Amino acid sequence: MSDKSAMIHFRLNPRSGVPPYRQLVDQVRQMVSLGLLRAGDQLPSVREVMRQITINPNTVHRAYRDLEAEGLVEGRQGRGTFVVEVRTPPTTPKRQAELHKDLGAWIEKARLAGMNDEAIMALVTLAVQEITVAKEKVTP
Amino acid sequence: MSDKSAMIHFRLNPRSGVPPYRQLVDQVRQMVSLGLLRAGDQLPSVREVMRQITINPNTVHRAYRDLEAEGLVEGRQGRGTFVVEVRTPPTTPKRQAELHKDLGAWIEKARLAGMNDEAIMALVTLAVQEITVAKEKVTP
Amino acid sequence: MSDKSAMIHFRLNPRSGVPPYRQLVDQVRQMVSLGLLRAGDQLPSVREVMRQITINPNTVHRAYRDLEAEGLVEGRQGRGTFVVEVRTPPTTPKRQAELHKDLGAWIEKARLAGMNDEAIMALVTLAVQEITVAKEKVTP
Amino acid sequence: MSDKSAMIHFRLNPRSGVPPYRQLVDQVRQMVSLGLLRAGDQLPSVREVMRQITINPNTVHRAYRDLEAEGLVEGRQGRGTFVVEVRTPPTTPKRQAELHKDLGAWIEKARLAGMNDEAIMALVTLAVQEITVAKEKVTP
DNA sequence: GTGGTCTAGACCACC
DNA sequence: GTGGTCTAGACCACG
Repeated sequence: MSDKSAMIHFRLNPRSGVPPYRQLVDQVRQMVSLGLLRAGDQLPSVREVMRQITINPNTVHRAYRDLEAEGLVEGRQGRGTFVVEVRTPPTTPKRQAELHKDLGAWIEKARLAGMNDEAIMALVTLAVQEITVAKEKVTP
Repeated sequence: MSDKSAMIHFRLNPRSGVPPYRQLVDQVRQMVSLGLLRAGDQLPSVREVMRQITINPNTVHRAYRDLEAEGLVEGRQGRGTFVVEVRTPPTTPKRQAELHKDLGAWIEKARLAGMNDEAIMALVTLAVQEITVAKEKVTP
Repeated sequence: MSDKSAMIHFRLNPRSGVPPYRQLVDQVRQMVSLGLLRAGDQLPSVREVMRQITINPNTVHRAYRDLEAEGLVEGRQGRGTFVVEVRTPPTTPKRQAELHKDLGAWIEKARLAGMNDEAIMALVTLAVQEITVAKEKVTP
Repeated sequence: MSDKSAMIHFRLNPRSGVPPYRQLVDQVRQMVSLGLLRAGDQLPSVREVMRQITINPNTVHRAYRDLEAEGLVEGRQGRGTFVVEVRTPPTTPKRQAELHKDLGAWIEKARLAGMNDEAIMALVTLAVQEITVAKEKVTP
């Protein structure tokens, strides 16, 4: 494993309707949330992201600035952008890996049942919304 | 159960970064995809949507126009907007309900493992991305 | 008094070394801090600021976005940018006016003593730094 | 009192938005303007500044270079950087000390009136701006 | 009309 | 090399 292998690699979905800068922000938040990015880890430089995906440097910068305002990362002049915050890991890596595997199995089952990706996404979204709504009722 | 009970109820998430008109479009697409909206079903009128959520009528119109251009719904002058297309149902309602239930159980398990909603969403997104990426490799 | 008379008018000092977007942010913060801008008050539109001072719309927008991230203002699509937060007024307007007047008198005295504006600013900065430093010792 | 006691001690405010090199320049200018640095006085060496604050030597060099270009200081090879110019002292040290004291009293009064540091700074900035604006009208 | 996003490209500050 | 700021101008979303 080289250093590079641990570095986040961004993906853009141009048809999602989500603005690119927001997709970058969301991806970093998710990685941190899952413990895949930890305090001290470096984000790829703006220029590196430009090489990975076709995107304007300002857009990347905008995303990094938003993350900084949020307190999740810190830009260090001339050195790079680094993860700052370490939220309490939501669960152990092992437990999380199991859950990940279980979810993969569920998805596989859904596909065998004839659901296409769009429908799977819709069902997932529905189920997740239900937990969000339930939560809103508890913590309005 | 009256007809109204089946009528789609829109929700807007102002913090998602997704433009409101797009959120409406996505929600209709998901409902159709899951068979929760079927050919002939009526979408709520613009005024009804305005009662449900704080939104400008033009924005609702825009969403319905996009759905019509997509061929998913059809505006009938003076009567309303109706679902046209019924894409092949991805699976039987019964099978789908089982999958829905299984997914709910998985989410419950994740929460018991100490994952918060944000982390659950991240894990789900990760898993779904994996199937999408896998699909891209098969059907480039 | 017309509506316009109450609207904030920005000034840029190109020789201060402070980036323009930051000068705008600071000016809004000061106005709010002094109670000259209150909850619900509207900031001039980006295009209006462009007319007031020679500045790029993106720069103004950047300033407004920063203020929004800070929770001080709120941008409402298609309507404008409005002050949100009402911090507890630091003192009564009357008391504040007196203090303002006293400070004006002090400045006048300093000028009569032969101090130029640069030196006055330096002395003020020194005195203010002293309170800031004192505060840091109390709340490190 | 040794020579060292009079030596300028730099401070950096990373949240001011002013670039570090500019903060150093401004601080030297202020000290000279107030007569706290006089012709022949030595500025701290680059290494000394690095001990005082976390800063890159290039940044200190840059600041000293700017001050030299301005004619305010002079770099003497192998010996250090020294203040050159003595602008006409704006007032007598005694008078200045009185004004400093008066200003300190004013600040104390403002704090007792319930103004926090932010609001005090805002009021000071406002008052100083007023004299600057007035001056511009006189000397355009 | 309003705010919001993106691209393109220049220039600066810092390490 | 890094991040940070600014200008210029297009285009979108919303009211």
